Amino acid sequence: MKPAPDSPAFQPLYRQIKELITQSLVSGEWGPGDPIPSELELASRFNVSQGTVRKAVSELAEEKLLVRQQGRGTFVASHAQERSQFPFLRLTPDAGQRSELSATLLDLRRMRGDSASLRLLGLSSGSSIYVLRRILRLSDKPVCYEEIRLPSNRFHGLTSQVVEQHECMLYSMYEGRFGLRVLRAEERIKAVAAPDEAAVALGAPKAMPMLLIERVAFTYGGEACELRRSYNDTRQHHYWNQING
Amino acid sequence: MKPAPDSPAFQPLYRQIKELITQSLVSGEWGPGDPIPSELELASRFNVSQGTVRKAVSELAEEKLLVRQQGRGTFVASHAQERSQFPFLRLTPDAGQRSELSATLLDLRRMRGDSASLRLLGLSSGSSIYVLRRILRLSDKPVCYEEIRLPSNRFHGLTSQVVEQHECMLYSMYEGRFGLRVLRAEERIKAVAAPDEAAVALGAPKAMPMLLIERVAFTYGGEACELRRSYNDTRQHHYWNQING
DNA sequence: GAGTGGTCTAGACCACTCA
DNA sequence: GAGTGGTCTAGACCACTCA
Repeated sequence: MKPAPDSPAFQPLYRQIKELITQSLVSGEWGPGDPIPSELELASRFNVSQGTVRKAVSELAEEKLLVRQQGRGTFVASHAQERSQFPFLRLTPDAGQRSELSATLLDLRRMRGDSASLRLLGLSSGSSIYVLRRILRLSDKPVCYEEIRLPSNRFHGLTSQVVEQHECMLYSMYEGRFGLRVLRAEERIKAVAAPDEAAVALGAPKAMPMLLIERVAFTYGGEACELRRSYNDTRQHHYWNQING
Repeated sequence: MKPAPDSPAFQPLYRQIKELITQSLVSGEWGPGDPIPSELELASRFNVSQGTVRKAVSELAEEKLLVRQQGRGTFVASHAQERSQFPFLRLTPDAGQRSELSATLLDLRRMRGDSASLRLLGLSSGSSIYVLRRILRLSDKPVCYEEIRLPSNRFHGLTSQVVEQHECMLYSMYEGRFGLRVLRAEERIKAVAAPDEAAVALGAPKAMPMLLIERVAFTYGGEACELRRSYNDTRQHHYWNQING
């Protein structure tokens, strides 16, 4: 394989290799947690030097699709093996460490999607979605009331049992049972007067200021795979964020 | 220069080079916007191969301390040249693009720092700080009331004139006038009932839910150089965030 | 056309893992 | 000790910038 600098959509070799590796990830040739072939194997398979494979793999490792381990090999990233286990959970106690996290499922329904949700999820009108509502507790304190919308075509046969088994490891569940790894999320955050539903669920005063977080989560290929709207009690907790210039 | 694999604090060569380059940045040998020597020059200066310099420079470019431009050279990053000009301003209109941003300085005082601020800024007790309050407007709509605390030892001779000159480009001002580049910030976000001061300043109803953002900004070497507490009206705006798993 | 960063190769040696 | 990823070199050729 050689670069073709004159072609209109010229990509350097290592990007082309990266794309080929990504395809194998998407197709499931290697599943989450599996080792991928060694750099030398990939180099001979794609007929390029080890250095070029390294560059492709390095970018995928930076994007956290792959995980390298010196002496052992390179593995498909998985929520199960993550160290900082909840990169998507930003709610933190004002004082002290984040402690036991638990979740209670309120209900799970399958219904025809509203147009806004379908648009965000990239579904055609009339498609059905799963809607689930739950409460999150930190150290037994209810702090978050949320409603989650999932495209039913990607979550065939989702049941409350499955959700309850995984409690507060939903993204591991998406990955393990449905092969959907959440890579990235965008959030819009506001301060609002709590709707009655949320205030009651969290045992908070009526219309108390709460943090409203609307999230769209994305999987491989930038496809939206989850919508989430949560109301958060920030009297003794805060949303933590880091900005890199 | 050769690696010393047996030494207790072994660092690969390219990390050592990276450290040397960082030192030149901190010392101001090359200022924001300046070009640094070419890779080949650095390679011969440090007596290593171009590849090793590249790896050091690449990491610094990823961390956004340097900016590479093919064919031109490598430059010290600067807030002035940034494309996405306000990476630290996350407040965005719910509908439409972010439009004209303006700021009004309410007052600027120099005072003895309270103990909490001094601790966060890493100052000894009794040190003095600047405190400035201002209002930010998006499309002429007042949306943010904030109080900023700066260590006076790093901001010698700060005046309201200087602040007003730079309006909503404070971080460019820190960099241009005081050689302090903001690299990173940590924020804690809550929903609170607006204090009277903020409600009045933004023309909002008393005790309306507002987004409270407490920020600590960091410069080279992970040193805190600014504290900021802002109250944000999120009736028609939201705080935008992206999370990478 | 001289100089810059960007890509790619081939090969050496290293630290680490695991049987 | 065989196999992995990690570092480092030297050298080639490329695309891009600027005078």
